[in-house]
Amino acid sequence: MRRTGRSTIRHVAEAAGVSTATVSRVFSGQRVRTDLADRVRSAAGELGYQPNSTAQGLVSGLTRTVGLVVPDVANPYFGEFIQVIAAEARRDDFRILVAEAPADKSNEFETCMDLNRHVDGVILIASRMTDDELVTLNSRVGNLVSVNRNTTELRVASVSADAFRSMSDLCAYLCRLGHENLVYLSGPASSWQNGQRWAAVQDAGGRSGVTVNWVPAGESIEDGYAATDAALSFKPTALLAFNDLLALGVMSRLNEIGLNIPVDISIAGTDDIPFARYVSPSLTTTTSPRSEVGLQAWSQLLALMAGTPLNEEVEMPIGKIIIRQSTGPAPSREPVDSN
Amino acid sequence: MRRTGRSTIRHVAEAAGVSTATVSRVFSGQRVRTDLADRVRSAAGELGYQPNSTAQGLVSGLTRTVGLVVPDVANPYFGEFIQVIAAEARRDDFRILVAEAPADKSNEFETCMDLNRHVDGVILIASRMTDDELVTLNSRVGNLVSVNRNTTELRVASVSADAFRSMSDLCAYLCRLGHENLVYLSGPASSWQNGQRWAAVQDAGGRSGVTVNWVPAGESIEDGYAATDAALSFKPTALLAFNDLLALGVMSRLNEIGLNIPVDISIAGTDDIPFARYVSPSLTTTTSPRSEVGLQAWSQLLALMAGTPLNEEVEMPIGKIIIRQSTGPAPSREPVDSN
DNA sequence: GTGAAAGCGCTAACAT
DNA sequence: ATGTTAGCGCTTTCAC
Repeated sequence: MRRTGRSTIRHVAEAAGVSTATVSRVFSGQRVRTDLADRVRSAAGELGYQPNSTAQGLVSGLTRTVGLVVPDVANPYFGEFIQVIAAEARRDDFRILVAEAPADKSNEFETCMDLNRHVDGVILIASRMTDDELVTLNSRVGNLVSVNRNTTELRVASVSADAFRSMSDLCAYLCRLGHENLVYLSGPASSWQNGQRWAAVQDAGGRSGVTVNWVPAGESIEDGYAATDAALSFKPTALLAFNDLLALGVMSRLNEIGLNIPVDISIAGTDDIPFARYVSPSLTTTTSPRSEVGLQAWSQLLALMAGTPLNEEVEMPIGKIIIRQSTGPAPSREPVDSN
Repeated sequence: MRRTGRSTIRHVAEAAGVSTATVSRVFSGQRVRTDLADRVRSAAGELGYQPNSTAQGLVSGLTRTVGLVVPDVANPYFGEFIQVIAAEARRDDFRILVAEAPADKSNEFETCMDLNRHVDGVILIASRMTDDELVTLNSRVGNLVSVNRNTTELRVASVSADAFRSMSDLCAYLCRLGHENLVYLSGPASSWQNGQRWAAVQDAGGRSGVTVNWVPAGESIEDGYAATDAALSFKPTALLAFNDLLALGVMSRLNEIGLNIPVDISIAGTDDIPFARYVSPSLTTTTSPRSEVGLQAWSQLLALMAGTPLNEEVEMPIGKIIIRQSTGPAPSREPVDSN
């Protein structure tokens, strides 16, 4: 299993009657007498020569590739993250090695260690690793940045959207609508954002006297669908979901039961995936500033790779709440009953 | 910008008092005296040594990385493809370089050529390249397999779901429900599957005397939403979409207009993305046998990389139609009017 | 401006 | 079973 016999720099050098150094210089844009350069280029063209990036990598000590680790490739939310970062990377002539680390189903730490042998840096999106693992990983992986998991106190470079703030805004909005009994459908316990969001819900409860509860759900549509009945057992007037996927699953179940959204019950998600706007009723949610976060993550990684010491002060980009049709005033009398 | 001074095989060899060859043997699982092996392993452990994959790649002529080119990372349909192939690749100790080639917005050919310098093979998903480009690419890229675009007549390895067959089944089903005026919302003209699907619709029309028309749409939810009104101008009783995303966008618009699905009009998609089951009404669609196609694609690529000549006879995996609530009997009298 | 030669970290003959 | 050594394809001093 060897790569098929491509032509090497030596073939080009011989064909052009120059040294390999000259060929190398032509391809890296250094000054070379024009007639020589032309001969090199035409020889390279005929031979279909392309520099072997592995050899280049060996001497430069760089792969010009970074690893991207996400919990779920099929979640459009992460898909858009990949888009943003890959586009940015590409303009800097980097490529993206994508690896999936589904919660619990895989060893995220090992995945990263393996990836690390092949890349110049890694970006961890919404990592579910333990703090210890993350610290260890950071000491092994030269250039690591953690996205949507605040790890500054672990001295690991990171940039995250302000998940607490968005959820607080959402809660405040629901309170203004008269909701007094909220249930939060929780994401994975190991998710930092989940912690932030639930904290925000609790904070809103304490601040306003609103009853708040939570039920474990997960992060997929199926999970939302499955957790709905448990959530309803608290007789809430509004449901808050860890992410939009969950919320969509909840809406499906609510429809099935015959509950009218938002008349009987309100529901809101988080992330603003493209579907959110197009379901019926359209889903109230909060934007997650993917581009802003993605760009910051990339420039942090670039800085790390350039050897710049980690910048301690990073602003948390904040998402806006997007009010659509799935939320409305709390039902006037009794909390909803799913009989 | 150089990788930070990792320890090399030589450091380990010196620390363990053996030759570099022995260290190499220990790591590749060859027979080595146990006491030596132990010394090597502990030295490696202390030094945090990990073999440099670039150097390994240079000597083996392999990167153990393959490129995956998809039209849209944020489309869950492609996300699931990535999952299937990445999982398969991983068990064979390969990693996946993901690149996006959005229709028209990028030069897919150049993307592939660039990718090719870094990988041992590439899998092209739903490629929108021209035939010429594809043939050229195939001659440059050692190991290429094209997924969901049948290219056997171009002598390019490929595996595709039987898009014609699924769409035919869907049409037959709608005809049985009494539909006599169908509109197909078209995907990108450069998509092979789009051609197959539209051909199937036309075929069904010719076979049964049903009126069929098409409108250009695209491949995103937004595209479906935007194309709905044009589709309705044909007064169809049922709508067929290039993919589920489009169908979801259509449903959104239909709801907005106040049309009752499936009483006033039926709508079906293709791909069976997870959302399809959970929208209201749930979406009739056809499965796309991602796992089957993905697995076949991987094993074809593996065969190519091993130098096995390309197998001409490949079965097209076929998807099943999934009947849900978005389709029903044709309205008894007049075709729908969106007044 | 150009070439000769060393060497990036590793593996695979080839000796022993 | 282990060590020595010659490269893999490229870039980069260092002479010229």
